This record gives sequence, C-alpha cells and structure tokens, in this order.
Amino acid sequence: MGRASRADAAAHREQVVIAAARLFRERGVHGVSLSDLMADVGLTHGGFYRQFASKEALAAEAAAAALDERGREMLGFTERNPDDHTAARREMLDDYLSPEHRDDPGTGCPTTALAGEVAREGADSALRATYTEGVRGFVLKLADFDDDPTDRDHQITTLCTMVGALMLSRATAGDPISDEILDAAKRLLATPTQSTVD
Amino acid sequence: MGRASRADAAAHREQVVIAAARLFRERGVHGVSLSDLMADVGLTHGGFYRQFASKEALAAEAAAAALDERGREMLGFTERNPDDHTAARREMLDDYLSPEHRDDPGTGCPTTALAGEVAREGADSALRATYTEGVRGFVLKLADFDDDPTDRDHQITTLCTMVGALMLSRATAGDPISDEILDAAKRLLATPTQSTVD
DNA sequence: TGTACATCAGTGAACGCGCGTTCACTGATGTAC
DNA sequence: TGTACATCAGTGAACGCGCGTTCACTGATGTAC
Repeated sequence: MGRASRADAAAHREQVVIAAARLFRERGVHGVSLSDLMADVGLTHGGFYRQFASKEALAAEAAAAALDERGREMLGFTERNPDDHTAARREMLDDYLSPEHRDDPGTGCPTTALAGEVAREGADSALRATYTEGVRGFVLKLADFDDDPTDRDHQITTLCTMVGALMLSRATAGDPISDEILDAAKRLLATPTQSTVD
Repeated sequence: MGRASRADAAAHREQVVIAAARLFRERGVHGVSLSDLMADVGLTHGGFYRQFASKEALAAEAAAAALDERGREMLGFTERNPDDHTAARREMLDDYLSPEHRDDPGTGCPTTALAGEVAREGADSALRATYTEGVRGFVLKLADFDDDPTDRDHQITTLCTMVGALMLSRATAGDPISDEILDAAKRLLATPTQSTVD
C-alpha cells in the first residue's frame, strides 16, 4: 500500500478518535479491540501505534472528544432558547431522558456511558482525569438551565439524577420499569428549581 | 487431594458465590477471572465447572446473593428506627452516600456497582433479569423511607439520585468534586419527600 | 459393622481464542539539490 | 522542473499472555450388600 500522505494520515487519526468515541460509549473500552477500531475506519490494526501511544491514551483522547461533542450539544439547547431557560431545560431533559438516548449510547452522554468503567480506573489514569474534568464542566453547564445559576447543590443533584436515571433505564431496558424510570426523572426535573425543604 | 465430602463441596460452592458477589462488585464481572475466584476460596480453577454451568450463570447467582444481602441491610435501617421513617431515611442515606461506601464497592450496593456492565448485557442475559428484579425491589423498599409510601415517582427518582451520586463519586474519586457530589445528594435527599412543583 | 465398588469434588495440564503490542517490510510521499 | 534519496503510514505476521472451558486423572467419600 505504501505510505499515506500527511493529510491522509491526519484524517485517519481523527477518524480513529471519532470511531473510538462512539464505540467506547457503545461497548465500553474493554469491549472494543484495536482490530475492531481500526477495521471500523478501514485500516488494519498494525498501524495503530504510529498514531497513538497506547489503547489507554486513545481512551482518554476519545473521551475528551465525546465530552466536547456533548458539551456543544448542551450549548445548543440554551442557544435555541435564548432568555428562556425553562424551555431550554425541558428540551434538554426530553432529549437526555428519551428512549432514543437510552438505546443509542454511542452518540449520547459519555458521562453516563463511561461512568462504570472509569469508576474502576486507577488514580493515575488519564481517562479518569479527563472524565472528572468532564463532570466538572457538566455541573457548570447545568447552571444555564436553572432559575438560580448559583445553586450548585441543585446542579450537582440534577446531574446525579440524570446520570442515574439514564444508567438504570439502560440496565433495565426491555422491562417496563425502564421507561418508568425515564418518565419519573423527567417529571421530577421538569421544573427549573426543585425546592430543597429545610 | 481426593474427593471432598458433600458438605465440604456445598460449603465451597457457597464460598465461591460469596467471593464472586464481592469481587464482581469490586472489579466487575470481566475484571475477575475464574482462577482469581477459585484461588480466593483456596481452590484451583479446574473444579469450577463441577459447581457452575458457566461464568455467566455464576454472575447472575452472585448478583442475586449481593442483592439479597443489600436488601437485608436496607431492612435493618427501618427495623432500627421503628415508627420513624425520617430517622431511618437519614441513617440509610448517611450510609449509602458515605466515602466508606464509595471506597468499598465490594460490600456495597450491587445496583450501582453492576449498573455499567449490566447495561451492556444482552436482552436474554440472566444477569440482566436478576438485576432488573433487584431494581424493582429497591424501588419498593424505598417506600418504607418516605412520608408518602404511594409516591412511586419519588421512590424511583430517589433511587436514580442515589445511584447516580454514588457512581459519579466513584468515577471522580480522588478529586474534591467526589465528596461534593455525595454531600449535595445527601442534603437533597435528607427530607422524606422532596416536593415536585407542578 | 465390615468389605467391595461406584461416585464425583477437586487437580493440573491442555484446548482454542482473542487480546495489546511489536516488528520487518512495502512503497508512495516528502525533501534536498 | 527533474532526479535521488530519505522518511514513515500502513501492512500483516508474530510475540507473550490470560482468558473461559474441557478433560483425564486422583483418591476420599458414599453406597450396596
């Protein structure tokens, strides 16, 4: 086959990251082999190490790409609803807690899709560091959907409920309770600020 | 070594299930080999198939054991606080959302520990079926901690927030936001019924 | 209660398989003049 | 612009390794009489 041009090589690299961002969310990092990955973009597995230091390094890079992509989608909800964060919130939640999002993790929220595996990563893991930064960013972004953007507790717990609901609906998919979970979470989170009684 | 007595064999079988219930929660089903498992109870891996049909079958059985164990612990909180479900709730949440629970998944909630892997199990998986039954039971059990035991929405969303918070705190452990997540969820869920504004 | 034999829990080696990673090789791309 | 050579992206075979599972074997346990 001979050598690919620099432009082609750069394109291939990007394609691998994009494929990994999708496949790692769908099947987990351990559920995708380097052969699977490279074949997905039409290459053979041997060339992997000319572009990436290791599978682990790609996992961190792919997670960052997925988090960026998701961040842009979150921005879309606020931009489509300027000066109406209640509408933005409803639209965002309708998307996040939809059966479509549950059934298509590959293009969905990486914070939920990767949580289980990241929880078992070592303390020095690059994937863990990237993931944690993503969680921090997610919490900050949720302020744009609240009546009170300074209510950090509310933004954190909203994230917990969103992630927990999506995760549990995936783990119970096929059973009626899966839809029930999505609907209950949607009803709870529909209002911009849920009151914390004290 | 010769043949073990029936009593010994039954004890070994039980030990393997108990070890699996712990190790699968700690490292995930795929993170524990049959050799690891059998060595953990002092046996060699070859004898595994005289007791279990497959690793998959053991996974379902171990999940059931972990769910039963957790169910009994949940019962303990209500039994120690008869006629005071607010106290029972506080005690249960202090345990569930503690750094100790975050740092020791092996003896903790299987619904959170196994969620990520179960979400990727096939529709016909025995582990998925067992897990789903566990979620159903968890939701019912949470009624004992509520002012209004008929508010199923509240019980479902409480579970989502608990699982999401524990999962995210594990995936971000080592970073200050990990404790922040646990504390925010504890504050939100402290009251027996959070009002859903409508 | 004692003896003869069948059972079967556990051993340890072996099976095929797929994994992440390495490497000699290829030949088109890129560079120097 | 053309030629000679160096570079290096991608190939495909191979590496060591650990996995789930199988199997011939062992000898104490369990059973039949």
